[in-house]
Amino acid sequence: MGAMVSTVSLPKRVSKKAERRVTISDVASLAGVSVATASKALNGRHDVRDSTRQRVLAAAKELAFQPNELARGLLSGQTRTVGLLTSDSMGRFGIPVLLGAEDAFGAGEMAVLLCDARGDAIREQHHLRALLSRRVDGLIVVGESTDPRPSLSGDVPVPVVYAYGPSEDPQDVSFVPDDVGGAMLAVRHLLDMGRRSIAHVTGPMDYTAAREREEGVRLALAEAGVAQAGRTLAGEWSQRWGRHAAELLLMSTPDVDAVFCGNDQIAAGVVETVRERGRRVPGDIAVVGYDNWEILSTETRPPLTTVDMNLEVLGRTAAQHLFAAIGGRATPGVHRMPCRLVIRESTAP
Amino acid sequence: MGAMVSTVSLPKRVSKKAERRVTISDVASLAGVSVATASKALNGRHDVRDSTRQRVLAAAKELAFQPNELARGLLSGQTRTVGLLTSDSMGRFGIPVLLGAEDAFGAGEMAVLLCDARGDAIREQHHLRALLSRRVDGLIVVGESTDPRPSLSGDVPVPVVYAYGPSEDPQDVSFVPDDVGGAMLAVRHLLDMGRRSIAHVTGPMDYTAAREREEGVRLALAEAGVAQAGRTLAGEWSQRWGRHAAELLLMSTPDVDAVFCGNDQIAAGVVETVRERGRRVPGDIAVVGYDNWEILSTETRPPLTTVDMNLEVLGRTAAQHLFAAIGGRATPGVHRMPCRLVIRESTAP
DNA sequence: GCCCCGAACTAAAAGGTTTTCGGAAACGTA
DNA sequence: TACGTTTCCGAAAACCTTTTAGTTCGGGGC
Repeated sequence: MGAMVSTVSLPKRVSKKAERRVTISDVASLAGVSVATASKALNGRHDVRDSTRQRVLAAAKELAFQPNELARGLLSGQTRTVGLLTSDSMGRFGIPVLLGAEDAFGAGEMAVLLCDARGDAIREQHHLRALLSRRVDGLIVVGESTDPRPSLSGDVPVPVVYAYGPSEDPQDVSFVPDDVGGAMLAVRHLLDMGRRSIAHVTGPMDYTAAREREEGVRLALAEAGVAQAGRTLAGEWSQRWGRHAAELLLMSTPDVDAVFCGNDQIAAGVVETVRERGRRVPGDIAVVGYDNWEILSTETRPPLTTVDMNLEVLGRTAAQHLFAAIGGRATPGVHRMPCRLVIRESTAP
Repeated sequence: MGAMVSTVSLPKRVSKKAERRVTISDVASLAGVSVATASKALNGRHDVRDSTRQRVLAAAKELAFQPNELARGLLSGQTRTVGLLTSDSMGRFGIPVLLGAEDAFGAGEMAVLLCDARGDAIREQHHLRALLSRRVDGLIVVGESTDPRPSLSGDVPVPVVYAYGPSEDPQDVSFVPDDVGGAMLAVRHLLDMGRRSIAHVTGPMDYTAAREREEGVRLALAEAGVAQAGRTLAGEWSQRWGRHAAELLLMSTPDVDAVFCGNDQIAAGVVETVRERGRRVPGDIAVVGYDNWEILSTETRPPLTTVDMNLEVLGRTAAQHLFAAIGGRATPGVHRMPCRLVIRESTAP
């Protein structure tokens, strides 16, 4: 198992407080019953006399008994544990999904085993093995972008749900933000505000996210019969690019009165440059971002109207559906979760 | 999904692909040996003939055998799993610590069970019980701030290491950033750049972080025999407060030539206002932030010189020491991890 | 008195692995 | 041949819990 790994040999558990953990048979003998009865008493089975149950419960409490989930899982085949496999170093997008999942599971006594593959397929394989040998009941795979990723389902004997980045296999269960819809929300809002010369600045076009958001722009403009102001400007997902793109835009299309940006960083850059060039936001030019990255969207001046992908809801939903899939009620397909427009001052009338 | 908690009953595991998982006895019978021999062959014990071992290994490979960690853990008392208990919804500071820990453990075949208590003590107890009943080998507790938190060690039969926020009990093992030292780095740097009228704007003084950073300022100025420009301005940890504080500062102390800020958000606000008031950064006023929150520190103009707490290193170190503690080699005390000054344009000469 | 029944409880098995100990075979030595 | 030694392998116990299949006991019906 590789050089670096083998050096880390597991220490022999020499905790100074070497008290043996209390087991159900300790509880049973303290209560003066058999382990079977103790088990039934603790699990609320009804074929145990009430006085006996009280004795067992009291004994368990006195000893601070906690059932060993390992033994329980070994028997039942369920560990009440799911693996969460992420590829993007838990960056910007992984976190809310994780939180949502943790939230959904935490309520139901599930635990989350976290693995970060850092975008390395070998590491992913490695983590996958570790998770499976720990007998997780299911897996959530969080993509690093909304681009589809290879399916895992062939190799894996437990249900898998993909969040944020869908699986390439449409038979799998995937949850992704509806970026087309999100962009449409943004553009329709700009149209509602009376803007008619709407430009689009976004990230690299090899991102599914960029392409889908552009598609949303196209659709929303088409349904209103309005032409896009200039061509879509595709660059990087950075504030720097936002600044640069704004320069280009102000030169090529001086009469622009709104810019829809592919993310909040770009939007922040656009706002900055627009203001430096003497145009007011939103007075002369309205700006909409994407992601609702609060540190940017609320702290810029003016605060940004932006599209929120509801990632925490997405994560929670994915977790709930994983739960359903574990129960045999899988819901195959790529589910597009609606986005939400957060209106702030950058698009005020 | 209904009334949240109680509706979530564990489904009976009805996975359609109901193939029984392959066990070591499958491997043994395929190889024509006993399970004992198979186990020894797989674990590299030396009392098994080489030809036999080859047969077993081949069988294991053919069946894609993966040992059941539950059974193994039940027997050995070790699960190769640690719990990571965080209180701050994995916010700004939890993530890098988590990453560092995951990194350190991942290499050694350890898995991380993640729990987020959302700052709720009851939820924390709940998660703690869940982790212990899963028989984690140890625990990392990530604080939501550098303020000390109540010790867990009394209630818990496994080693605990505290990261970012230390335990109140000095006998516990804690790793915290050396904020005094970090602030000193920043102020010394400003002095080196020739600044002599240095102000300090920071967050609420009921934060240990704010107090320690201020202490660092005091020490660094004292060792150079320079007086602080005005009193420390304590407000919130926000960009908004940074802007407001900068206004106050420019009024009360017009000759200020440097501002050390308690975090990057404040620094971003200060920079913004300083520039709007017609002073140049760094020409007239140098600004230093804290945290090295990249989205802010690299994207502001000019990019911010800032103190990086090396949280990922801190997390990794904490994990390594937890590992040591599991092996009985604990290192009690509050360990202060050095910070690092990241020099960017906001303090250029 | 006999049988059946239900209530309350227990012994034992099962789950998958590792480890200990004993057994068997092969071989060398007296 | 008898005995000791080495090498290899297997049976069984152990880990902890839940579940199944009894077992015991008392009472009710005949």
